Amino acid sequence: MSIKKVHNAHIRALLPELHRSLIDITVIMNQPERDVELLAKAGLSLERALFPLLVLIERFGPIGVVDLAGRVGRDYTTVSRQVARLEELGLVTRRAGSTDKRIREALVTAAGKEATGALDAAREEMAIGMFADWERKDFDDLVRLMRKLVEAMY
Amino acid sequence: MSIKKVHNAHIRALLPELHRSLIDITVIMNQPERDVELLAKAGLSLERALFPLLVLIERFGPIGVVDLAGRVGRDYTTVSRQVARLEELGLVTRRAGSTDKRIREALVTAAGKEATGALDAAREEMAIGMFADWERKDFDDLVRLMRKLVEAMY
DNA sequence: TCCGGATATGTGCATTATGCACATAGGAGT
DNA sequence: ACTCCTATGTGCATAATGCACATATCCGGA
Repeated sequence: MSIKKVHNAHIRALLPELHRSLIDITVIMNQPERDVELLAKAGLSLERALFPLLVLIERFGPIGVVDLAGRVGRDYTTVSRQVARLEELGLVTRRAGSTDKRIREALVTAAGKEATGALDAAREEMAIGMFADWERKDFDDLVRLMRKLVEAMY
Repeated sequence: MSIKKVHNAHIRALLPELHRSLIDITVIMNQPERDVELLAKAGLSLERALFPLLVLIERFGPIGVVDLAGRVGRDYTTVSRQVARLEELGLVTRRAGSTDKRIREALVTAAGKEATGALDAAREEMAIGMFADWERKDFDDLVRLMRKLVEAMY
């Protein structure tokens, strides 16, 4: 079985479709309604702007302000204020960076973890339904190729 | 070759990784720096909030305000204002809906298409480099499975 | 056919979010 | 030690936002 590399023309031909899928995923991931609802059920009402930040801190934390700002596409001063707000709410805590004293790394507290945990549980339930009739190979390939794509994009 | 469906336990096991990839992609797609730079090169400076909207209108247009608002996770009144701004700038135009006179569908103008076209060209160049050493099968599977994923999520 | 409720859009207004200018403190290289 | 770069925070003015309200259209049931 020979290994065939993908040609430029082929990439060009399929890129619009791939890009559309990326946009679609961004749209879905940027929609807060369901997640806000789940948080409300847990007695948590989070300001619109703070929500994505909590998710990112849980995912990428411990993380400094400038790094985090780069990931949400906001000025770092805005993000600094937002993290401070999350800290007030007890959802994240901050500590000095391990190698650089200027850095104030944010990481989720137990309360923050609980909030994102509720979202995780809901996502899991949804995923079970969603992938129920997928072939195992397709699912595994999706996971593998998505990771490969992300690594190629960074 | 028997067709094996994916089991719940397997979905649960791989879901965190898949979710991480989804977050990573959202982060990358939400980063405006490179795109803003490209637009600037084309003599276009677009307000921060308007940019994602232009991309979505190009992708999903013709599209009404409420539908569009749902896709960006904003109040429809905000989006109505933003679309009005894009119209002032000549990047989109609006027309009455074909079946519903209440609807004001937005679609990109030639100027708007030109702007997004510059982004498309840059993306293409980047994609060629990115996928250069991918196997053709992997690339094709990625495109197919991403589309399949999006359809499952909607 | 008519009416009431639902839905699409737009405007005013107060609040929230944001980025820029500036400041302080720490890091790294010469 | 000095200089330049980088991380974070604060003040302030501006931009973006959502809610309350209004008008117009659509649709289903009586």
